[in-house]
Amino acid sequence: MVEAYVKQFELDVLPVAAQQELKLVRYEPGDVICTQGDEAEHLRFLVKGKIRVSHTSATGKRLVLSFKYPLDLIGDIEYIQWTPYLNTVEAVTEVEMLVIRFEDLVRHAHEEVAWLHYLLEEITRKFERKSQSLSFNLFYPVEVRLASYLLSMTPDDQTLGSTVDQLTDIADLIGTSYRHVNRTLRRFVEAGLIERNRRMITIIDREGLLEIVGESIYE
Amino acid sequence: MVEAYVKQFELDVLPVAAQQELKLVRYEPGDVICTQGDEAEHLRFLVKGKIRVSHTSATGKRLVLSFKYPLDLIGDIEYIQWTPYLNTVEAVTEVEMLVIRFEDLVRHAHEEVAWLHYLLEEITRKFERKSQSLSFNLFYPVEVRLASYLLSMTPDDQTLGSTVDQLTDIADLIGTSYRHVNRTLRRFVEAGLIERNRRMITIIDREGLLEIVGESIYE
DNA sequence: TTTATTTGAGGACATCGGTCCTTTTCTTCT
DNA sequence: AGAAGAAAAGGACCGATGTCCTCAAATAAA
Repeated sequence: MVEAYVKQFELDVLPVAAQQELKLVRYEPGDVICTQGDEAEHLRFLVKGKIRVSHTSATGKRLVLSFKYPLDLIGDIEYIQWTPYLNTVEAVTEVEMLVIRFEDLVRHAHEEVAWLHYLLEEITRKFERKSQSLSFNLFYPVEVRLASYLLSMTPDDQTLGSTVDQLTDIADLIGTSYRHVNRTLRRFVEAGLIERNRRMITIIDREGLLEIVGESIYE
Repeated sequence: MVEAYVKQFELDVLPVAAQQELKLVRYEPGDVICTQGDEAEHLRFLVKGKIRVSHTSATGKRLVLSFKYPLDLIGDIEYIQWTPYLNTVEAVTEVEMLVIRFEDLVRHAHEEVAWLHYLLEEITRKFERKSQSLSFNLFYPVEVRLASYLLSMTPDDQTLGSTVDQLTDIADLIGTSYRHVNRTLRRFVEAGLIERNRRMITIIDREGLLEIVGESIYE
């Protein structure tokens, strides 16, 4: 199982000795994978499922930083800096991760140029995406952020869930309140861009949504 | 000159061959050091002076990401990813930088474990600070951000400049408008926290400002 | 000194978006 | 079915903040 994933995601940048330390761990929806503030001891490779990364401020406000899919690293920053977890990570769907202890990583991969390059690339990629998504929240109003979110989350099917919990996640992700997400969705309905029933949101006018996103880009 | 800086900032993580390629470059206040969107070809070490890093969105809104002081790297992300500059960097004061071409870096340092570790640490450090400052803007209102800024910019002396340009910089940094910075400063004056004349802001009640900032610490 | 020009402060107004709370709708239990 | 409870939506209100614009102050020019 581990080997299959290693092959699938080209994790052979890890020296073989380190590969042998990888353990496959499974999580159920809702499981907390790691907790902000806890001491970090493992590097994890997300190889299956969907996770939510969030951060809670000193005043208790939660910001959902991102949803992530394979392949993604958790604990890489903490590995380099040897600091406590910056964020809390939870399983959204059933999740599988390859896990390796920092100690083993140091022992087997500390001097591995290929591995270091891999880390550098992953971290800078993360860096770019993060700063982009955070500044997106500063640059554009909720309407645009939400439209953008809807589009990005429905590449194939045209629907997505809309329970309170899910809408609250979206709200925390785009940096606003549940109330305001609801209000904005309502406007989208009135504008004929989406349809809603009690449990689903259905996109019916992608072009229209694109226009909302695009308008403010070129304005 | 170059050697002195290399020594001062412990840049000997760079292999000697690479060190010899370093050139010292000087900039005057206002000079543009690199421009968002331009192809990146050099890694720069800020060794003297103060620079401003800013990003302009598609709609033309500017966000000042940070002010930086020695030692700091410019072009590190771009070096790893070989992508155009993400941000525009300008000299605020007189500035000196050590500059090396990416090509030379690849040639002399690509396999250097010490150098790669150094890069990893610098980039993760950057990562942390950036995501902290960006989420700070999302978590707290302008009042808090501005108070925090005032405190962090006046560790020694109790004054700072307040020309329109400077206040606009602050506004772009904390993610608001010049108008609102002005309004908020006015409230601070009314609350007896600061004093203003046409060109300077003077802190007169650090404790009071600290109270506004509360638990949220900036930088 | 007077006038023109630049620079900065602040008023007016509109909108965005947050909080609180009520109403509506759906679900579940008896 | 009817009642009770849970989940979701939406109304009311208000503070935060952006935009536009005017007026005052300072500076430069004549």
